[in-house]
Amino acid sequence: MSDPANDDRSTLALSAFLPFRLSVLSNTVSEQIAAAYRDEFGLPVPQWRVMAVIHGDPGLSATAVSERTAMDKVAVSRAVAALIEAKRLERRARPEDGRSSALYLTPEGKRIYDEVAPRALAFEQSLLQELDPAERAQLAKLMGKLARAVSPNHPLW
Amino acid sequence: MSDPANDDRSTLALSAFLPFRLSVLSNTVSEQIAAAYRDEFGLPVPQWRVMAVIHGDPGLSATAVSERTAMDKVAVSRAVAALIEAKRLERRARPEDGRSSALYLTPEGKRIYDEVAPRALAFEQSLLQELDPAERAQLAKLMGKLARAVSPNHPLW
DNA sequence: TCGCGACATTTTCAAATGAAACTATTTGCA
DNA sequence: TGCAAATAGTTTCATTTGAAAATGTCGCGA
Repeated sequence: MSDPANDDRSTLALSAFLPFRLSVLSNTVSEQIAAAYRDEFGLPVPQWRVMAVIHGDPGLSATAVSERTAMDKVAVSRAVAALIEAKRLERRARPEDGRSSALYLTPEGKRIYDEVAPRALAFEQSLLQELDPAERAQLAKLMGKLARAVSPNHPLW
Repeated sequence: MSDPANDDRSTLALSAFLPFRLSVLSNTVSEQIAAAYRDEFGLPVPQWRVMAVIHGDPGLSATAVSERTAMDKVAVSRAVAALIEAKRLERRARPEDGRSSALYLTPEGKRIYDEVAPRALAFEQSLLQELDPAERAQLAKLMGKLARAVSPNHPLW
C-alpha cells in the first residue's frame, strides 16, 4: 500500500516470488543435510543420492539411476566412478547387454548407508515436526501438483 | 507393503523424501524460468536476482543486495561486475562511506527489467494456476514455516 | 552379415561456484 | 591522534558443473 515499488502487479518482489523462495529453502535444507554426512564420510550430495537409490533397488543401471534421481547422466557417471573408486559401490557386467552394467553397494557401502540414512531421515522428521499432520499431507499434495505441472512426464511423478 | 526395500522406517525412498523433492522441484522451476530470459538477454539467474532487487530498491549496496537475495557476497560481487560491464547497472560512490557504493539500474537495465519481470511473474502465475486460492495461501504458509524452521534468523523471514 | 541409427556411458573443455586470502575504508577507543 | 578490529568488496585458486563430442555396444533392416 505504502511502498510504491512493491504493491503493483508488474514489480517482482523477490522475497515473495515462489520460485525464489523454493530455491532458497531447497538450498538451505540440502546444505544442512549434507553437512550431516559430508565431513564425516566425504560424501557429496550426488554420490549420496546414487547410494540411496541403489540401496533401494540393487542392480540398477546408471541410466535407471539417472531417471530416479533426476540427475543428468554425466553427474551419475561421475558419482558412480567416485563411489567405485572409494569401494562403496560395485559394478557388474550385464551379459545380456554390454553397454550398461548393474550397480550394487559393497558391504562398506551398505555400512555407510546405514549410518547416513537415519540422519537424513531424522532431519526430514525434524523439519516435518514443524507441521501438524494435516499440514504435512497438504504439503505433499501441493508439492505433487507443482511437480507434475512443471514436468508432466517425469517418471517420478 | 510388498516392496521389502521401501516399506520400513529406516530405508530412505528418495522419491518421497522431502528435501529431495524440494530440490528437484526448485531446480526444474528455476531452469524453466531462466530459459525464458537467459538466451535472449544473456542473463544468468544471479544477475537477474540482483536486477530485481535493485529495481525494487534503487541505491542499495552490494551487501544489502546480498542480504535480500540470500546470495553470498562473492556471487553478488561477480553479478554486479558483469551487470556494470554490460551497462545494465551503475555504481555511484557514497560520499559518507567509501567502502560501499550505491547501485542503480541504467535506462538499459530498466528496459530489460521491464521485459523480463512480466515473463517471470507470468511463469509464477501459471504455476499457481494449478492451485486454488486456498491452496495458494496454504502453500505460502507452509513454505514460511519451513523456511523459518531451517534458518530462524534469516533477515528475509 | 553389413552397416547405420539408437543407446549407455565416459571424456573433454569451458563456465559457474565457493572458500579463503587480500585490499581499502571506516570505526572505536586507548 | 593513532592503531587494532570490523566492514565492504574483490581476487585467487581449486572444485564442481554442464554441454557437446567421443567411445563402445546393440538391434535391425537391406
